[in-house]
Amino acid sequence: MPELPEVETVRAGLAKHVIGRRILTAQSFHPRAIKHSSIAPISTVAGAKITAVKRRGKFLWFELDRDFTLVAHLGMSGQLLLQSSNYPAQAHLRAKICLSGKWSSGKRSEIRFIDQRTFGWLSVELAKEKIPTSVAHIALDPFEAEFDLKAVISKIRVKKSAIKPALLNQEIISGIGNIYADEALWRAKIHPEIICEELSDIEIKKLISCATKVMQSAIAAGGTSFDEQYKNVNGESGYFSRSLSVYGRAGEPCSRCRTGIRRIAFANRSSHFCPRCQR
DNA sequence: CACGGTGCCTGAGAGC
DNA sequence: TGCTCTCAGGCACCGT
Repeated sequence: MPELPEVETVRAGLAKHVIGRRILTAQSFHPRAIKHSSIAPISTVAGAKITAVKRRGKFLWFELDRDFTLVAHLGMSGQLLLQSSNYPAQAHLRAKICLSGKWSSGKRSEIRFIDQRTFGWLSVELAKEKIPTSVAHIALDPFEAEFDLKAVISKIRVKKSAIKPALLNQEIISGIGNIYADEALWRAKIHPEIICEELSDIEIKKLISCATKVMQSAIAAGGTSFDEQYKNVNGESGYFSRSLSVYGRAGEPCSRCRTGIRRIAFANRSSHFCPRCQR
């Protein structure tokens, strides 16, 4: 499930290969692959040169030598693979973008958007101050230079909701999904259902610091993958899942206190936590 | 306004 | 064996 570290791994992999290349053709194969709010069909990007690959939270976009950008969101199961144009089409191939230049094999390369559950999308968008329309309402992620820790703390501390939904709220801090939320809460020793208002500034600061660190480690490991649902641009899985402390470990002993990890369902999600460490 | 709940979607795996 | 059911969770949207 792509969260910030997985999207960053994909972004970095793409950047290495596609910057400076021109898009020859672009086409979609599924009605949901292109977002409804896209200002133009995907084929519009043909002819544009890719000048940068950017990311904020879980949103990724290609800056082009045009007045529009190409935005991508991987949703639950989206993948962006860099492949040779003669490689057979895989199941769930939703769109492809053929690039200029050739590989050493003499074949063209293309970016393939593959998405089993079709919650991901591509979109052609205008950008205001370099931020695409669909990303405008998304908060900065903790890896951005302008990330304002104090502002995030003051937003969270007045909320009347549980802390976990606040951590998942992409308009407060972006990039954190269910896996890294559970991991950050465990590291900070905070119960997922505690109300934001009841936390001190110090505790919230600690929590954000833990979230940042766990995502930093996951980026270094190439992301988390449990199954076929997350791959980097070369089709490889990350290996951070073995470093997870609570997510997917219900019943296993907490690595700090040996108490069994509990799994509860709330806010339409599963939460994993240590009932002893996280009061 | 803030928040909680629901819909979208597919395939793996469980249970019968 | 093969059917049906549940679960996974990204974001947008709706109702309270």
